[in-house]
Amino acid sequence: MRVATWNVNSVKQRVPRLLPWLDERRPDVVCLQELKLADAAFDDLLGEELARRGYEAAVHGQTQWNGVAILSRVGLEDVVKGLADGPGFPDQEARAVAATCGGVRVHSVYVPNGREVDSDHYRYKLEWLKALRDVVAAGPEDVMVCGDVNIAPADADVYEPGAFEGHTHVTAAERGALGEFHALGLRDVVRDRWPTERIFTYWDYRAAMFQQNLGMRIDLILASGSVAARAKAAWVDRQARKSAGSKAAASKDGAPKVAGPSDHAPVFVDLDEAPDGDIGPVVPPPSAPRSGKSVRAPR
DNA sequence: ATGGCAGGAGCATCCTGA
Repeated sequence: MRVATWNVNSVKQRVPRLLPWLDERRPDVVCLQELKLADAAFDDLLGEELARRGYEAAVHGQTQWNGVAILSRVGLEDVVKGLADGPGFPDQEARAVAATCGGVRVHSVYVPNGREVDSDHYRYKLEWLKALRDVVAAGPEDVMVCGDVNIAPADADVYEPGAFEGHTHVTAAERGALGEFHALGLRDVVRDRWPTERIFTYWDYRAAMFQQNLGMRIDLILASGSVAARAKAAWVDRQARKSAGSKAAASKDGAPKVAGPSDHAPVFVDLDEAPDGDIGPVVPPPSAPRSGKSVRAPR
């Protein structure tokens, strides 16, 4: 089962990239963030194209800002929009949606930005993370939290730690809130797979930050131990962050403007089948051991 | 310290992002 998460920064703007990306990468489950449109508009925009590709969609959108979704072609059950007892700013925003896909409880999340340290919005961010933690803690063991967490887990996850001193995304309180998910047993599957690599998932549009690889790793796939143990591969799809064509080609008279990228890249994890056949009817041969770990150990 | 770039609302420019 291939799971991806992508902050698309307006799904309306990203359609010319999203559909070819689905066809090329063929993820089974996709968590999207920053849809920036309402549920009905999402359905009008993509409903038919997604159905043609075999995806069901759980959408929790709103006009203008935020908005999250889960696309799945391995089942989409028990959809929950928003966070139970979650805080608002001042009203609840469309920042979380959950569904059970292929036997795994999947959460697509867009964590509040925080804006300025110790601001109202920063406190809202920390409260929101606590509410998400409580929802995950109360849920099933096989769980994934995927999305834009707006926290760089460690100094190695920002291009220049000194540039972020006193800013959000790197404070001890934010990292502590992220640590609560690890305390529940969740793993950061990309960092587990690449312990010492310099990996970013977000690059500011300005000042050619992507071309210089000056970014941050703030889009994460967190998975319970039971799910993380099935991870065969985990990576960032940098290709999706690249500009499509040369400036010369894009600026030709009358030529349609080439669709630009989101400022975030997608993150992927490939999971082996569940040992007990959660994602399909798997009947072991009579002599096969019924308990214990999968024979197909992750490489 | 500020701007750089991009998107949405909506029609001038402001808010948000991180």
